[in-house]
Amino acid sequence: MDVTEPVTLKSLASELGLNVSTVSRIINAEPGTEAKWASPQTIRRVRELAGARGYARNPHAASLRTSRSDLVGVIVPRLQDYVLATIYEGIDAAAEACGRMTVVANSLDDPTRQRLRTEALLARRVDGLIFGDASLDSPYLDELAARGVPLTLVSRRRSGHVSVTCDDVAGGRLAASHLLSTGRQRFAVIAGAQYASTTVDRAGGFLEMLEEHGVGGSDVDIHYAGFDAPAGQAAIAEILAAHARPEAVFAVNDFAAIGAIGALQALGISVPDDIAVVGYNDTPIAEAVNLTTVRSPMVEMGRLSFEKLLSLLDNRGAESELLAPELIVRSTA
Amino acid sequence: MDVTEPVTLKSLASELGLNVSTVSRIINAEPGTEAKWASPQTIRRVRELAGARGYARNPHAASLRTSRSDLVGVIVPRLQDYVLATIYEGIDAAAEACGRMTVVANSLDDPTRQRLRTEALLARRVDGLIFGDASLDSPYLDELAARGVPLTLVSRRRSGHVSVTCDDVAGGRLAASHLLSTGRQRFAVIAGAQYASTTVDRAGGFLEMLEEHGVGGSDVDIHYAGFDAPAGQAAIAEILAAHARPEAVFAVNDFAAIGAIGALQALGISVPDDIAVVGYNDTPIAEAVNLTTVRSPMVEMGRLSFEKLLSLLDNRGAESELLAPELIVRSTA
DNA sequence: ACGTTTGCCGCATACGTTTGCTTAATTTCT
DNA sequence: AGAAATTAAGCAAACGTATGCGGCAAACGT
Repeated sequence: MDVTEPVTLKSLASELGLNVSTVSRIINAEPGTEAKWASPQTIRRVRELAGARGYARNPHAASLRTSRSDLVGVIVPRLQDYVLATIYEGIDAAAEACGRMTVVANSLDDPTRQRLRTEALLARRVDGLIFGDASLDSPYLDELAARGVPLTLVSRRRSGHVSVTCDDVAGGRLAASHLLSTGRQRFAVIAGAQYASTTVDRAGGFLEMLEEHGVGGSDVDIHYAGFDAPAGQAAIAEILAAHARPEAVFAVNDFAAIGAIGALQALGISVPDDIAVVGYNDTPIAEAVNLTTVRSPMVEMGRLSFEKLLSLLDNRGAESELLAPELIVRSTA
Repeated sequence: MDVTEPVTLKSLASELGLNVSTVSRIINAEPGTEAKWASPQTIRRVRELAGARGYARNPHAASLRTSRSDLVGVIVPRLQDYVLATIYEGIDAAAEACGRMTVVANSLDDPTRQRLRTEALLARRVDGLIFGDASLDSPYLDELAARGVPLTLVSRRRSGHVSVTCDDVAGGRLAASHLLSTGRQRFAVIAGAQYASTTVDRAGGFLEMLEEHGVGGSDVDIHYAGFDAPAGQAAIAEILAAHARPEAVFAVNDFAAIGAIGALQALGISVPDDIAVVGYNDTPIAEAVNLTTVRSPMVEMGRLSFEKLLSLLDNRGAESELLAPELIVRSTA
């Protein structure tokens, strides 16, 4: 189409009668340091021409030279999951704010796929990685860290790595204490996958609080399902098949909670009169169906996990962080 | 950490006593053509060493040389939207299958942001772009195309561009004809943004079918809202404030439909007995709440939009495609 | 026997940046 | 006034890959 030849440092330089290096330094100088490299009027001339010609640095050439891509890879279980999509949005916003770009991939919580996609990102020379799918089981992340790959975790923690998570134990406790305060005594938990710290911590905090109030044993029925609506539906079937019908259900995920509510209503069981339901995350859908839930700061987690990674990349070190959850009482519990 | 020096074509070549070019050709040869470049045993030696040393092409260097990045940019309104996340998944799967990578960005349906993010992707030298946020208003896409940027559209169409969409007019007709068949006579439509072809086509098809059955005028009440649950809630408030209460509501989006259902139930209005509700897309949440909806082939749309782009990149041309929707009858209509 | 094809491979250059080192002119210091 | 320091640039070498072209054998054809 247009055969207009590319505008490069060289083309700018030759048009200005300058050397490439001078132009490069002027364009790349941190604001304030330009004066170190050229006279004010040269700086002006360069900037003007660059603007006029619409110069844009060739990132491939730059990366080749500097061996930094200004790219960070993000691995999530699945972007279809609203929670992870939102966390990713936080990450991407933070990256955008400092001129970097993110590349995201789904692992589907499959170790093989996680490894595959990660290696693909590394082959593309990302500077670092953020994992939203850390598993308590798999040692792959440890291996990566040992290889010297800069990485942080988000949403799920794993010991030995910098992570930014919601204080899920506290979140579980919030849910429990609310349900106890409404007089419920028999409980069921719809948990997610056992390899996820979110499952373990939320359910753990919940049980912990119950025990502190003398509730336990056969009065609490825990089911490991998935993180989506169908999983919630299925879990309800199992729960109701058990001996004692619970008075309240804690789902570690809003979508599972909504699936559960759907299943209950289909059976003519009233929520919250017969069975109360509490979810987790406070996604918009929770508000839409008036679900009582525990809010987790998703965007903030994403943002922070990126900043921590940046910190690692700059050799400034970083510490894990635990963000506070908040109970949002609506009409299902 | 490990100061192990990078494994490059050069390092492989020197270790093998070969020239870089030979190694390059062997490694990059299309399967089957290797024999053109070297003797069988040389090929074996190269491949073995490359494997042993874990050679991975430096994509920056390659891109610099070839001026192709094997990267495609994807712009969507918002990844938090399940529909777009799923479409993106289809795109990414297709890209992965042919060794390319995708970079995604949210435009939030804001023209300024769309332009900003697109230019950022172009600055990163993506080979082409897929837009999931095409607007019927904004001429930006036309401008891009005029600049010679290869692009395709997905989910939303715009004349003059290659797009892969659901046949939304047909989808709207399906919804209408189902509601008519259940005897409903007064309707409301919860539409999305007017600049989106999905809104226009779905609502348009719906109205078209109603008119063919002699329904129109004050018997159909159309509300332009958004694509999420809160928008559905808000729309219900407006709709019920109007003179005649409808017997059925068609929401052009499942999430809006669910918001609507939530709002109706909160008012003690029974679905579907008092008011029937039909959604669009058949997201998992629809199944969970037993929503009658129109299924659109999201993953397939994504996949195809990528293939079309690939086709354009290879100068093989491409045609727009319209995929068939399917009515999924559940219990809300 | 001599020219031609074929198989196998090396040479060299270019892609666009970044950055350590130099240089030439000008200013400042003593 | 002469030495030293500063200013304002230029030179050149990488970074790792892809690719047109050339070369040198050995095999082939007549």
